[in-house]
Amino acid sequence: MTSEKMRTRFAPSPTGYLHIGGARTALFNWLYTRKHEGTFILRIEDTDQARSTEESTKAILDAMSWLGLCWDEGPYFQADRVKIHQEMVEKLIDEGKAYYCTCQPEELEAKRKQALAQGRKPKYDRTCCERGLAKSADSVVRFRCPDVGATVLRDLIKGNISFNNEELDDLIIERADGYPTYNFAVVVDDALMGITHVIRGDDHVNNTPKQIHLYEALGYEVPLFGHVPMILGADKARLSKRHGATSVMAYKDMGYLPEAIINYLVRLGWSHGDQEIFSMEELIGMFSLEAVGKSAAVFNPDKLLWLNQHYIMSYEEERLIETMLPFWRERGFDTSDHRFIRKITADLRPRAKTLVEMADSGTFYFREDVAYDPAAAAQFLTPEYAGHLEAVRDGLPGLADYTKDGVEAFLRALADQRGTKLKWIAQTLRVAITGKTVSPGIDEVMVTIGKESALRRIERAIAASRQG
RNA sequence: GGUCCCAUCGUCUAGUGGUUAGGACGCUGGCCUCUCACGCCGGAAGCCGGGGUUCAACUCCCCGUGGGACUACCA
Repeated sequence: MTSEKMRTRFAPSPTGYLHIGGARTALFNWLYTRKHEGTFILRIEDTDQARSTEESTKAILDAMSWLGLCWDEGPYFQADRVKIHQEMVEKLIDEGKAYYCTCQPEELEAKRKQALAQGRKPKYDRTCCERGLAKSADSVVRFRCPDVGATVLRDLIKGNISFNNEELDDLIIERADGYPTYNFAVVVDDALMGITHVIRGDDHVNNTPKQIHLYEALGYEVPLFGHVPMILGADKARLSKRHGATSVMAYKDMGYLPEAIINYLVRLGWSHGDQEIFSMEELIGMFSLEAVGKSAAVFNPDKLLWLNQHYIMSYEEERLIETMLPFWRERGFDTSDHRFIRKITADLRPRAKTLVEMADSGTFYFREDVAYDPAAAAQFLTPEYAGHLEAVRDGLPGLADYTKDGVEAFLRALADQRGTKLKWIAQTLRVAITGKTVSPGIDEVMVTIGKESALRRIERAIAASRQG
């Protein structure tokens, strides 16, 4: 087992977008496989014909790609493999390891309720087990699951887990419509695709003993399992829509960087001493299932935000500019002047937690007729401060060194000259130029927009100030 | 109900019998400062409870309690 090449898989069902929890499972699979130079397979589990959609498949693929979780094989579609599944079902029937069952869902449900009410186990009573039924229109196939002894799952993350086989059920492996059920299809496909390590959410732990029996009944080698803990919402309930965005692509739209998502997700359940920031390369080198914790983790949006801010600040410049373009464009701004965009990005990036925040806070760069924030205007665009603006207007044209340092020196000198502090002139200018009391350093802003634009904005603000 | 899993600051976690229980997010006091953010310095905040085992338990065992998962012709 150790000498042969590792093969892993991520097997989402296309019944919705790729959510945070699935993304982490995929990430752990991916990292583990990269680290051990194995093969990572993507398989779409679409045997539920009623709920699976092509849009979902596409959405999942897009999200995987955006996160950089490339797959080496696939995507395979489980629904394309039903013939194989059916052959395997027949094989089990021929060998007496499975049987046809004609119990109707309604009666099964009634028995289940009754058993529960009487405090008994709601497991199938094997009504059809020895009847030797043949295939019929509404028959399903059940696996004759061992009901004595115990099954031990040697989990790579959780350790050894033992199950009494009497707890197990004669599960349905083929539905009336001829499609295999999850527990059967997953075993057949994992076995036939040569999966050596099954890394998945721990909501599958209780399915695993049944699957182990299926592997054995089919004559397959049982793979290694690693069950990763769930991700919970703030109320400790399984993460869902009501906890906010759970779709990976929703985070893209909200201005998050894939590196931040990856970094956040990997630290949810996995750790490497005190280290918080990891590059993909580091992760591939350091990742191990042994270091994955056993307990569920609560999703913390604030920490994700912090990481996003970190990656915005440390991103390679051109890459950040490129990533920002859609956000500017969707706001209708002209991004053709690359030098201008680059300066704006440099001004804004140290103070944005998301790309959306960056775009929203930088609208003033693109329009000179900024809307004045009422409170800001009330305080600074007044006759009292208009003198500062007029002094800047009068002095600025003669300023030869129109750079950040040059402008700052100019403003400081002006403050001295006028017997005031720089902060009063700077804040007045900030409101005049950006319309707000919060912005990047006013010297940086003035350099970025250029002297002419700055003068026009100041002139406009003076007019507003003199009006009262 | 049954089965299985889990349990260190609010949250993510380090810790593997002897530590002043460490880090991070968030919160918070201060510094820096043209605003904001960054950065720097400091603070509050934790071993679920009870029994054992041991010279010594956050750490090992048992029992509670709490949380989660599964118990489908979903995956």
